[in-house]
Amino acid sequence: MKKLDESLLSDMPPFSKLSRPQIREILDAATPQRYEAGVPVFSEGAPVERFFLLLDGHIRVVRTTPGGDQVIALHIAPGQLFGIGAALGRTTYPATAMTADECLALAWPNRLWLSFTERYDGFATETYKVVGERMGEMHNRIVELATQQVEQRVACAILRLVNQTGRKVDGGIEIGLPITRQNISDMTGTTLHTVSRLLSGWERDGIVQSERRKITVTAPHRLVLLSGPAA
Amino acid sequence: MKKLDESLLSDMPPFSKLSRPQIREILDAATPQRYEAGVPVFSEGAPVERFFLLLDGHIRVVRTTPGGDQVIALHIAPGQLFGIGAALGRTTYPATAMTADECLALAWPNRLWLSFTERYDGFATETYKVVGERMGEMHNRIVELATQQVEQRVACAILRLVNQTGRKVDGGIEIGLPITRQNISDMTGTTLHTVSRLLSGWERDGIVQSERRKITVTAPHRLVLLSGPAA
DNA sequence: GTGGATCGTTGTGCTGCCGCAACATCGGAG
DNA sequence: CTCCGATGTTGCGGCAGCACAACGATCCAC
Repeated sequence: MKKLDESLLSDMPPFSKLSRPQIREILDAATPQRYEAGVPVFSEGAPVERFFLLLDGHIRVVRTTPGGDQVIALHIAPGQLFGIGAALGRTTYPATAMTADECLALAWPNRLWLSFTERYDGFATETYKVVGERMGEMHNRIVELATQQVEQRVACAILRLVNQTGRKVDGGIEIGLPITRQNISDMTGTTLHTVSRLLSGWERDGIVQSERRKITVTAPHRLVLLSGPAA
Repeated sequence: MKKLDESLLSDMPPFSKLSRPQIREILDAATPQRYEAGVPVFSEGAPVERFFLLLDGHIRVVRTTPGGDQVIALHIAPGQLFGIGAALGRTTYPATAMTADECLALAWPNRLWLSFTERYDGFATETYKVVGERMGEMHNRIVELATQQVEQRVACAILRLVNQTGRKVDGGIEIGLPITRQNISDMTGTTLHTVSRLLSGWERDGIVQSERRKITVTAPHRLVLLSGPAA
């Protein structure tokens, strides 16, 4: 296995305050993992044994209801820790982490969590900051689901994806991971039919441009308008 | 000001592993506060300056949308820490904390957070556990809002209140804080009209019994049935 | 007691969104 | 090349729940 380079981690928030030798130690303790698209990294209810850092690719955090409905709680972008149930005293994962595309991640056994937080100053603070941000994001989703119409929710979801994974291409900004209408409906609590209709409409209006499993936003500002109150 | 007794804290999770002298120190650093019903303890967007422990009463964590809609994210019961933005690296409160009834709380300035976590073993772990639980609860709410019908959501909300604040009285279990139809609609993302209709129906069916600002569940098992899938 | 604010109930009409259904298109496996 | 599963589109009917509206009940301040 080829050695991982320290520069991999030095730009990432949880590690940015650490010295090179410290990063070296952390890297040496990690197990690199490759996952193909559409496979679970860990599953809801499974015992929490490891925590992860996503190096490349995108992860969907998914929950499945007894009734079989799927809800996508959030997306993980490269550079973020995930599966950090250990930090919150959990013994089982609260949700399933599914790869959206091909992913590369580092994994550490849970027992290292404690020593990381003790040994590396700033590590705990930085990761709890991430937890705080994710909580804020979930909070936003709740407000969104509780108060907004479907059209606004879908617009919000797409804007969020654009912000998190957007790539500038000519003619607009493209969402950086493969995404289906079904996926979007799972994010917004609606049906793929309604999403399809909305996107068709927006495409007619020149706001988005979409192909199979790909969406490009051509007029972000107009999408922002749609995401707000109907007024 | 009369001295607070150590037994106040000794049963509460974040402090349960501490010795009496340690609890004494913590208590001596605290400012006790009394709030009447319906007032904000802190407001969304305000700078995070203190964190709190609720001794008595109930707190609603509320978010208000630009459009004026209110959403109640969660309730805080006695014995729980709240306003712990400091632990998550936040500089402003993400939501407003509103008293639901008369409340008694202890407050500490933010700068003590760090020394608490350093000095008192188990304090950080226990509080992050609470964070984890709250996150799980929010996650549940998202799934609920995204997949369930209004009737099921309202049933869920009431069951949650019963679990968190329920008091056994003859004829059923009473929700331990004053609550209006409007409050429930703010928790479930619906209108007070719909909640009123549902409760009227349930009262006819003998599932609940309600007065002004008070709800008593007389047949919890039937409510559980309603909260599940329509099947 | 009186007035006003808060809280609750109930009826009516409308509509946004879902459920169902049928079909088009794409891409990979063999 | 063919078949099949995954994905996307579109039409249509129905209904859950919202908006609007009007009224009743309860509590508090003065």
